[in-house]
Amino acid sequence: MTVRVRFAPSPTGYMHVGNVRTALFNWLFARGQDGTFILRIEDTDQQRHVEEAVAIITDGLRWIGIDWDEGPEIEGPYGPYFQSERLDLYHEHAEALVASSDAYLCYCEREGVAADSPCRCRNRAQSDDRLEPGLAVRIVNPGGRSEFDDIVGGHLTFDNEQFGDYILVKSDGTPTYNFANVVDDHAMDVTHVIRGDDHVSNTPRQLMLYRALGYAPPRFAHLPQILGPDGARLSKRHGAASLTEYRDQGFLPEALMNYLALLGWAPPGEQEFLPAEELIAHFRLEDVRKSPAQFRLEKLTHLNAMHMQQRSSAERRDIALKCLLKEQILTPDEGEDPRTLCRVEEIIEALGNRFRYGQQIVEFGMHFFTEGVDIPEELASHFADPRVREALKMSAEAFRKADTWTDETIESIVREAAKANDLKAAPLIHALRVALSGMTAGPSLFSLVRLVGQERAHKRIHGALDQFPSAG
RNA sequence: GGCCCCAUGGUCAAGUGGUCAAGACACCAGCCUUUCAAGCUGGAGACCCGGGUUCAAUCCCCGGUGGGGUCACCA
Repeated sequence: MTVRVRFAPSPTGYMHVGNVRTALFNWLFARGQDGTFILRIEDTDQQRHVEEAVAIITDGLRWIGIDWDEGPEIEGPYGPYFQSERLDLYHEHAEALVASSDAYLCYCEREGVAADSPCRCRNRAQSDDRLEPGLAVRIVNPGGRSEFDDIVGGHLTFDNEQFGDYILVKSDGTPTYNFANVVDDHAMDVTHVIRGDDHVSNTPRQLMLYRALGYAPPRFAHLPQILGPDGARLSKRHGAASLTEYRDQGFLPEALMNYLALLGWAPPGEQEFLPAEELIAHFRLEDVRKSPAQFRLEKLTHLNAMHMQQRSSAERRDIALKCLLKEQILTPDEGEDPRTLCRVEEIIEALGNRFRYGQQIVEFGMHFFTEGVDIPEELASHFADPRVREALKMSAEAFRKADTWTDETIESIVREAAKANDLKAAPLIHALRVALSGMTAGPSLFSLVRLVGQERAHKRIHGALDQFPSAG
């Protein structure tokens, strides 16, 4: 039997990275087994069909590089892939269950069931095999125990009693998660249910249903949770729990995929930098850890930097460009201008491996796009030495008059200016860096000068000299 | 609280009834360099606690503690 797995998100309007990780593990498993990866939208509770919320899911998956074999947009032999379009199926199953006395209509007050005493109103049930609008349908809890072998969690057993006669169909006629899930997973021939471990206690409930329906249950694999840096379950509260935020910050999809794969799973060997193909080749569900893992931005950033170096300079330029446009540092028109593209590419090149993710073009390169530059007061000491000041002035003039403008000519100008003032190159270089960029760290000084440009370099040097008049 | 699960450095994470208990990120130091990164070299840092089983437990068993999940007509 060929492997069929599904990722079944509900369209909430955003993609939590924990869900992305779940999708990823499903996908890695399916691809590694030559199986089928299904995308199914669980929108039974949705008042309206939220087109946009579905797009957030499909766009997100596509962006990170997860493709689906069946589901929205491409459809497939087991459709439709929206639960809201499968209501008849659930209705049929509910009727069959009622007819076979495995479920019954509930006449209780809607909120009348205390949490600590599972509802048992079946004595009031009627042996009616028709569903009635306005009445919920409950399962007849068979009691006993449910047990199963979870691929990651091992052998698990539960006392069924604790789940009561839980609801299968709400009084508005829509199915609950546990019901729709079982019906669909069976109808879609799903062989492995891989989901977050917040679903473990739903599994025994679903097992009762499989039994009542006479269906063979799939294998289950419950993935451990992803925690935030503070050890609590990753949530919006942690700032960046949404896929879109990473994309907007200029992180690379392959890096995020790589990192997410490392949360709860480790490849054999010592290499952690892995492209999708490698991930697929090595991934095994039985190697997934049971304990939750903390999401750490530093490691994602590190992996991102490594993946970034695999990208061409044009690609890196485009990533930077996107952030510059988003921050409105460049106008859309400028973003189209070939000269701008060329310039951004040069800046990225000068930044080298300092450019670890998109947004860093703003952190490190903002000043390349402004006329002037702000220099923090605490950097005044760089301009205290009169010899440095003199060398700065000489450099400024030479920069303005230079006939050729390359790193080499700039370097010789700087070194000569230092020498002429009986200085080592270092203090002049530091002062120049501060004067031109307002920062003490950055790319090669000579590239920095080149990219700032002849006129602007001259102007900024004098600006700095004016801002920090000699002490006397 | 009931039920379920988890527990190796700060974090991710290998691993074994007998090993100096891998590796990665982060951290510290040195080298390199015009700075910061990167790179190279070196360093610090861990088997939650208590009982058992055993010649021997990080590893097996029990208990405790701590953490997480779940107890809906949400998914």
